[in-house]
Amino acid sequence: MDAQLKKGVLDVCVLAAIKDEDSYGYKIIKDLKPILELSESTLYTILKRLEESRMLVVRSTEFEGRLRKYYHITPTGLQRLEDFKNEWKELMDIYAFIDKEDYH
Amino acid sequence: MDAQLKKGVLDVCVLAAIKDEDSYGYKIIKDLKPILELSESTLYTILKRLEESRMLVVRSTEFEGRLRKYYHITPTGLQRLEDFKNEWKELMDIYAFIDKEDYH
DNA sequence: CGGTATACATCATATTACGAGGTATATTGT
DNA sequence: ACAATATACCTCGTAATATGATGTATACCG
Repeated sequence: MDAQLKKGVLDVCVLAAIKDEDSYGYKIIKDLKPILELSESTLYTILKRLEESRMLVVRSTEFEGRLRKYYHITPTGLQRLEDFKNEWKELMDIYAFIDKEDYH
Repeated sequence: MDAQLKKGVLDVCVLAAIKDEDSYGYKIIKDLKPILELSESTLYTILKRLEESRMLVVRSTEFEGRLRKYYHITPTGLQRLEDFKNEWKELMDIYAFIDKEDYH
């Protein structure tokens, strides 16, 4: 998939991945794999950004000797998901423009 | 509209804007305005990039004393539009993931 | 004659995705 | 016992990109 197109949905995908249930980095990547490939370096960058913008909060735990950081979505993050759905409508209009056939 | 989301469609929008009929910078901006706002600096950057990647070719003309550069889409550019339609299908799957409601 | 529209262009900056590399433990295969 | 793989985190440098600010020049309208 085109890199640029991907960028617009990456943040939101990560939020969607933790929306129903808290999750952690490694799991998020695996959960998203079927629909969207993203590297670890990309994910951790995104997670940090989402934390800074208060879309999620972090809770560090220890699980079987390894560190595990659980991410939990905030109301701000949920709002971001809602906003995205509206942006999606605009995007549909743009697509209609791109896709429109000329009947000449 | 979210900047990131926009990025993925900018190039394709410009290609779509010249698909049926050759056009020039100033006109492209006005034509796209109803569906997508973009500044001149952004457009000229995009046009240059699209030219470098052979998606379009340029023909400079003089129109009423002013320089006017007409952009014409190439087969490569048309192919890019086709590829985008396939990418759009992937994007629809991603949206389905983001939008999915949890019935608990 | 001043403002607005037309029409091009460049530069600096901020944001971003990602590969490459690093650390450390647990599990599985041979 | 040892190697490989999976799990799980992190940082740094780089390349690509959108955009505001700025500049140049002509045409038209009041």
